[in-house]
Amino acid sequence: MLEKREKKERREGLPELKNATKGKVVLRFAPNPNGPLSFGHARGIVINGKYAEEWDGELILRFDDTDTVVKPPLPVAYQQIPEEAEWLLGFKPHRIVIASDRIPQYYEHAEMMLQRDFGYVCQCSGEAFKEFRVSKTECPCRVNTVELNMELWTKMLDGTFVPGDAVVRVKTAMDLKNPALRDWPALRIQNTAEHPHPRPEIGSKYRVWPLLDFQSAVEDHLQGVTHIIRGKDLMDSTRKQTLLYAHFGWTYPETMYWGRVKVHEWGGFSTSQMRRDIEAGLFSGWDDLRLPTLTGLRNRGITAEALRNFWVELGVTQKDISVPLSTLYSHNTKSIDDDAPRLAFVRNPKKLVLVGEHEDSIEVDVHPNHPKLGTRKFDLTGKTVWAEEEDVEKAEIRLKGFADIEVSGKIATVGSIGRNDRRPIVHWLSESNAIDATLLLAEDGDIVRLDGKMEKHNYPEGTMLQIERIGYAKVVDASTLVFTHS
RNA sequence: GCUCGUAUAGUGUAGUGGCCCAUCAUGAAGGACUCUCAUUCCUUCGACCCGGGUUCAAAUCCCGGUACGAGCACCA
Repeated sequence: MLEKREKKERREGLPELKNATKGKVVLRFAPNPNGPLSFGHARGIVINGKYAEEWDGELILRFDDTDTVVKPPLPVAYQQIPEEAEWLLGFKPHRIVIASDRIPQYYEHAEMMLQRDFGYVCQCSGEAFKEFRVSKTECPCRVNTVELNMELWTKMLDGTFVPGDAVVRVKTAMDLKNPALRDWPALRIQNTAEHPHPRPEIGSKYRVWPLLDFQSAVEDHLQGVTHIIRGKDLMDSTRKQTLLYAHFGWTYPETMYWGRVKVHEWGGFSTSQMRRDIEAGLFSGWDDLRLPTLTGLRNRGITAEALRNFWVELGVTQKDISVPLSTLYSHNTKSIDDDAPRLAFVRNPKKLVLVGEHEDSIEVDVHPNHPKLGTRKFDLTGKTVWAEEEDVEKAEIRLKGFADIEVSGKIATVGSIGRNDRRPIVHWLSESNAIDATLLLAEDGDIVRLDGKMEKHNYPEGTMLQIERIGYAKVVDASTLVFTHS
């Protein structure tokens, strides 16, 4: 019986997963560990992870590290990626699979493919094959007997062939509409003597390596993956893999795609490029405040929760989008404000000497919305305070939580303790509560050090603060803050 | 060039033939609260790419156009 929806309601969260059964959903996130995770990777983790949670299923973290030449893996990434994924998800991925550990399984399937004659060893050059592909003509190697293919396969494995000599292809119809799919390559030879795999246990152990389309297809089947959600740049990959699945008699998982995301303020950052720049000394490391890596963002004080909400809100549409950073910041503000103690940080501090009657100390709330968090005490017996140069120039100002003053040179004459006009309210510090401090800002590709006076505090490293009238910041140490955003 | 895909307010997003003179968020502007240019709350602004067609009825289906993107690597 068809049930008519009662009322159109705005859908919350992610779109429904097709053909999903509670408890039986298996998803995966499969990065190349050629560097730590970046902002873009977060989408893959968050979306797949959310679905896994929602359907009581599993999330596999898979290292697709089958290339040792073009985008070779980075050893530290094997440690760092699982940690970053856990930070972002709030749970550990249920399974971790490393493709380079699974080469024997891929060989086994390659041999099945050759034995069952839906694959062949092709000895044509890349150029030559391109001709065949565009002209829809069959490559001469395509008619190899199984015996010959097995013999050639052995030569690939034992080193008789060198890179470029031979590749294993999957047989498809050569008149497929989409040229990209015609007899696509599944495994190739890499010079692992010159370019060993960075994992010592793998090193130069294998010469023949699967390409992504083959490795990923076989592994998804072996792991029982039910749903694949990935970028739409991999759409043709799905089509290639579906052809392979048909040969094997397997059923391809449900797939969903997302489009490209650009962050307006960041240009194009690629992992490979960042790696080069870091190695060239342009950045201090993967956690550099200027970098759109997960560690970089985390360092700046962007929370996992903000990142999750951000990606869920963007959803799984195939549109190519450009998002301003302010969207992420808005999520971050929601994530941290309620727990962020208020603190004063005075930029370009000017010393003022108080003249006139006033209390010896005053107290202000740690958080205006949460009086229970207590107060901050400003000692005024020293009669000296710090305020920002820009504010002091206005002459008639109000020191927040204290009193109106009138500034003349270094003298601040204390006026009304109560508020009785609309003069600007500024943040300030009493000299005895202030320490020399530095605020680090990532700005236009530079890291700017802003020296000033900061309110003394005992907050541990990593605490998110709100520096009054400036924005949010993260505690690095007793005298250093990193500016997060305003 | 061939193939595939996408097109809803400034930016994202909901919407799968009638509930849509279109949702929510963000943004901008204004206001309330507040001894922060914060938080919270309120108000306002603002969109269905274009042209045909199908239908009693189209943002939703079909065709064409346009724009943008992706794949066509012995990268992932």
